[in-house]
Amino acid sequence: MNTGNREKTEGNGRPEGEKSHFIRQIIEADIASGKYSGRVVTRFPPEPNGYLHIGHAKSICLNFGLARQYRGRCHLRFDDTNPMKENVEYVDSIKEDVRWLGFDWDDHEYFASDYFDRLYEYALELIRSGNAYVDSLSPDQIREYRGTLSEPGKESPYRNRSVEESLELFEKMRQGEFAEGECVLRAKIDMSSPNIVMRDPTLYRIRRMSHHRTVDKWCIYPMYDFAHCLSDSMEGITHSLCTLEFENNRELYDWILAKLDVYHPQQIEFARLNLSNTVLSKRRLIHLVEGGYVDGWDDPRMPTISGFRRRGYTPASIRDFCERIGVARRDSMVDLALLEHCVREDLNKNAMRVMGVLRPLKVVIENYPEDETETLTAINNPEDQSMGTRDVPFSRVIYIERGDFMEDPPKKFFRLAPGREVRLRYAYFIRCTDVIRDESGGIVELRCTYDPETRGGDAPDGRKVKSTLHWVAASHAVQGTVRLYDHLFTVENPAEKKDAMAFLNQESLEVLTGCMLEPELEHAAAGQRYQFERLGYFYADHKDSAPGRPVFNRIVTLRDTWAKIQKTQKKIS
RNA sequence: UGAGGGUUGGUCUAGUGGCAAGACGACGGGUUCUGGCCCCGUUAACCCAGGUUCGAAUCCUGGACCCUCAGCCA
Repeated sequence: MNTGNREKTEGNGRPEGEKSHFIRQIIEADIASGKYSGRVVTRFPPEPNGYLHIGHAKSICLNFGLARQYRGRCHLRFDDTNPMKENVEYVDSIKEDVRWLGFDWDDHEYFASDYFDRLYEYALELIRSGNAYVDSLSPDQIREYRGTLSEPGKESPYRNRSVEESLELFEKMRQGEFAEGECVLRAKIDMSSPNIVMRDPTLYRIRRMSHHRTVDKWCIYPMYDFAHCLSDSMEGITHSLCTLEFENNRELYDWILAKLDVYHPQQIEFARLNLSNTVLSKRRLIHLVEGGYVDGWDDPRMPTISGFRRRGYTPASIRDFCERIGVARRDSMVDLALLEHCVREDLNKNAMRVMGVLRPLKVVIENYPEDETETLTAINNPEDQSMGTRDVPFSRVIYIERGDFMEDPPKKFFRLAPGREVRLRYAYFIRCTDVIRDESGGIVELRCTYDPETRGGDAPDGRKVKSTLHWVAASHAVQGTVRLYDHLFTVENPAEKKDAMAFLNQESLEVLTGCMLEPELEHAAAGQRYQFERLGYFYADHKDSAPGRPVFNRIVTLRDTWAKIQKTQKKIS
């Protein structure tokens, strides 16, 4: 009997942690009614014209997750109907991102461009049945004829061309006998429809441009509205999930499939993800990269999947996040703190603990023997005893965090101060006896004494200390680079600002060199994640880190109560 | 202004005529060799106005506000 978590249910037949939402309800109703004879087939249909971001992750988790949950399948389909914008390099990055997130499309990998022949046949059929015509109006004229939100449009003078003439013209379009913009194929629907999408929408346009897959076979390309519904239909998709901005297009989706009398999936719209303190529109993301505000698409500050991967986020934490935010139809702004919570929760359970001093302050333990080094035992993960222990060297000169010492400590500062005793984690109690300064008065070194009786971290006399510090023995320290990342923007919703870039966080990246790390980290494998105790979770950067020369990205800080106290103290004073 | 959607604590999401629930956050406390984790507690919401009903977040009517659409983009 499997009593694993995934098998537990809450009485609705749904595994725990997968909450009810309107799309699941629709699917369950469809399964119950036998609407698609119980099949569930979804698809993730990216346009290969850019990198995937966390908003796409929501859609990926939804589509692939639903297929997994209801034992259906999910297709990966590249919506490559516009050769002006699309490129193979994006196809590869998209596949890599979907796989990294933990999803598999088996052999269900499709390209809208693979359907160009059949799509062309469907277009012919629409012309023959009097439901489409070739229009010779210019792009500007088409816009004028379309009308406005409150006024109906006018019919094109070419609208009532004979079927034969349209057929002939469409064939000539395909043959390349027209220049771009000279004519288009339009659906013949209703120029006075209150839904502007239905005012004779363009189905095919001319693009004298080579396509990343069909190369020069075509010079006419189908529009999204035409290609998408028919691709869904041909693949036997049952539930075609898309974002709210396609709501107005659903009427056209249904119209095309009805006129062609083909298998008819249902389009269901949900709200796209908005995440606080960042931007998710393709335009703004491109601006960040091309304007040099970040270091590329996979800059760890970017909300792209590759950015999160580079930062050190785990796929599981992103999947968990996508499940927790839910699926609904209202516009929303999810707090970045939720994503951070998800990755902390994952890493708390799974990441090995180590000690690393980011801003070192030298400490000499005056009563500790000059040339001695001893080995102490540290626990690798208190949340998972099976991860075992490791040896940590200790000697007379160590480094502690500069922020862990204050000469004139405020009320709630529990750490080291002159005359005060603290614990060095897994080592000894030390007491600060002296502060050494340089000419300009800066603190360069601390003198301390240790209590040999406290080896391992406990005092036999039962006395307590208020605080435990992390530390690294100078004699064995490994030097490394650590990059501290913070929110990309200082405001919750930069996209609503007229000048979003003015709200870029100037401190979103701080590079620290000369960090002192425990020897364990000298050969930290690239791609490894650690908790630096008391600081946060860190990732050995898979591009820049090398054996003996580690480079870490801070994934997220630990929750920091002291930082909060400092913040409120600053506000008061 | 035409059409299509939407509105539940600070944030996200449940609730589909019968005690407004959960998560995140914030705040307070306990515990602790991580000011972490964990545990306990507090805070805090049905857009408004009418109506139907024994009873309305839910149904009806009216209103307010927000989002989407006038690409030969997706």
